[in-house]
Amino acid sequence: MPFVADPHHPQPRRRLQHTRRRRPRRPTENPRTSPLPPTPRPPGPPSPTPPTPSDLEPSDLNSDSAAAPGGDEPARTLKRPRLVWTPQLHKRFVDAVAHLGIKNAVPKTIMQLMSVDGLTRENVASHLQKYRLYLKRMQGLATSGGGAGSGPISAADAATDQLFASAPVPHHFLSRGPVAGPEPFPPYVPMPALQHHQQIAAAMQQQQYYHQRHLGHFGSPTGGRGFDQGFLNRAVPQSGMHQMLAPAPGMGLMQLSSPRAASFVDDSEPAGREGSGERKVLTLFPTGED
DNA sequence: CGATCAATAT
DNA sequence: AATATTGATC
Repeated sequence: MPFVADPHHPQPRRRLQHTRRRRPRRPTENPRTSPLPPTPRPPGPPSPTPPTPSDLEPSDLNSDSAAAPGGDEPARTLKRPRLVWTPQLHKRFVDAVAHLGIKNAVPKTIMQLMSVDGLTRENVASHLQKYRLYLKRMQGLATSGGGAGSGPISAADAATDQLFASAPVPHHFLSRGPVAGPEPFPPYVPMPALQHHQQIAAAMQQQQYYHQRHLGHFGSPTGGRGFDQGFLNRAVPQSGMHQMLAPAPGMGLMQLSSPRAASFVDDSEPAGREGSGERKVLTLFPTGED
């Protein structure tokens, strides 16, 4: 069966070994005092069955997919587009990290809690790395006392700050010392109606991010590395990408109903009202509409 | 062995 | 600049 399933081998990549000198990881330090709980899942029925809601089978063929490499299974071979971290996605990420606690927040766990279809551990790991740098930067600035010249913030940082700013960073994250206890589950209350101000502000920020034009998507991570699926690489209608005030059709995030996944966050979606009923899980699949 | 981390590549 | 990928370690 021509079913190729290799998430890590999208294509033959050549390893360009340059003068790679990796520094030994701090041998004298053992930051990992807590190995990782066996199954740090939140209280809830473990459903190994992935979200696979109803039709998680996009099976969508893009015309350009014909250019698949290798020549075998063009439409299914994995060539996932780069993941674009939208504010929503990032929010879920931050929430997951916050609920797990910095100490237990590792890629695999975060990914599981996020329950975003198509998200891989690698995606999370990469983002986590960057997020940590961001937190570190903030710590540095905060502890510096805010004196002038203590924090050289480059323009580049400003850009990243915006993305990260779209999601509130838990206060304790910035504090040093023993923080982030293994909280079972934060007393989060679903607030249907809160300050609209926040939502509006968030929406505005989002619009900025949607200027990127790629969205995309992948398959189901279930089972560790499953994958399969097709994705749709759709560009946002750029005809006059000036006003794109409408959330619409180009939205790459869709919510689907899932067993339990997002019970901890308020997925306020400022603009993404599909108007379809209940949905709880974020997915990177295309809405299939445009 | 698999997950994680930090460095590196694209 | 933002993600992906790699390589080494835990």
